[in-house]
Amino acid sequence: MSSIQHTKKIALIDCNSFYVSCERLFNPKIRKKPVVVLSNNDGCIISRSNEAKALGIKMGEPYFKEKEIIVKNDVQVFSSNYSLYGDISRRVMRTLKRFNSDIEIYSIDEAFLDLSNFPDNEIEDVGREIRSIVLKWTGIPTSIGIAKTKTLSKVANHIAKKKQSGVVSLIGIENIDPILEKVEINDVWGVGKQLTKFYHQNGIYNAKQLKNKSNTWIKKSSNVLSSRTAMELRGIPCIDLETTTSKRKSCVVSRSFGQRIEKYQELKEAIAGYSLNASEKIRSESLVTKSITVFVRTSPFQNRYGFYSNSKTIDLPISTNNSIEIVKTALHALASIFKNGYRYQKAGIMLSHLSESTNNKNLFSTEKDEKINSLMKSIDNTNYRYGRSTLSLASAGVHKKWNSKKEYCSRIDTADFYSLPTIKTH
DNA sequence: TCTGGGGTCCTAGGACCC
DNA sequence: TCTGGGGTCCTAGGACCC
Repeated sequence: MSSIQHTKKIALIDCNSFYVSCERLFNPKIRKKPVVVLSNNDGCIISRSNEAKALGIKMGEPYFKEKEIIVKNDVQVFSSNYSLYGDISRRVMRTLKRFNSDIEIYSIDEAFLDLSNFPDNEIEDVGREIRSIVLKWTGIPTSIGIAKTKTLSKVANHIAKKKQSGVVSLIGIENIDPILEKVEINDVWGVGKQLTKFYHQNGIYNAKQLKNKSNTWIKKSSNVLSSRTAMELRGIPCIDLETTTSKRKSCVVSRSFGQRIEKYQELKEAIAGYSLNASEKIRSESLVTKSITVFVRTSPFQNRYGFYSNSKTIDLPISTNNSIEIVKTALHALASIFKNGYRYQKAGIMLSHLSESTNNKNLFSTEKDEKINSLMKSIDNTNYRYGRSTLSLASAGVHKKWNSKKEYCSRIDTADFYSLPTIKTH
């Protein structure tokens, strides 16, 4: 038997307080201060620095509910700046790829990395190396968990978040039960609110208890996903690393309005605008849609004006990514669900049954279609070069007083990205 | 009076994730 | 006054077929 072990090893790299960390890159003055980043429309708190967490500010909480603590403690507040976070994210992911191209980018601030090629007894050092390189090259602090399965690497990551070193490996530990016993069931990846409730009713409060439940019981009383989670806790990989970027299956564009909308005309403008964005998105990925859903709703939190929520799906005879056709269909759908007398809070469009565009030609293509396609292409090119929505359609409106609120935007242009400072830690 | 059984496909809604 | 946005997958149940 060789002394060098090469068991399956999956790392989960997770950026610490990612959006806050991005804002801090450009603003050294807020490095040690409590900071929060707000969701679209300045609605909820979606990223908190450790200092903000220590003040008791909760994740996902509406901003206005925490305002008192925020003002009292001089917490720095930022509206979200997604183009900035996207750019930093790509930088982090590019850095991670140097360690192994077998990477699954799981979200804007998280990635699974296959580290099976490194020897078992060196794996924690490898983790520390990754952490320090990412910090040095991008300025973003991370936490890293390493284990035999994705679910266990999530567990390890959960523990790493509380450690100074930021790296935790479960590789080579004979019995991880004492560790799993300290992990609450609701902190296990794949266990949400409903499953937590169900497990509690059945006397399961921590990861060890779930691990030791029989698979047949879990499958019978829950579903296959839950039994997969349990298997993974036992160290048996059931959830593969998805290293190839598969084409998406749907595309949603939706927003809450800066102020409530009552007029049909304004709702039409909003939907037309979202339709244009969604069309452009799927065109950029060479996809076409077969099905268009429009939804509108009033606020679910204020019932004194009456609650209304509805959606309408229209299937297209032939898949398309043509803005004009998509806008037209979406407005048609909107007409069938719009009701007078409500204060609308949110609306959106979903394109589903996406498939790869076959150069947009089909049996029924006409010369006119060809012309429209080249028109779409030139719209996309212009918008790409001169900024989003330079060229638009008249129906998308020009005033947009319903646009999202964004009071605290750091206004860092993505062009600044290229002047990003290099952070030296040594 | 008594009204089968088994299969497939599709969809809406729910649960989960970040 | 003020409560985000964008995804995936699974399942139950209905429609339909023979």
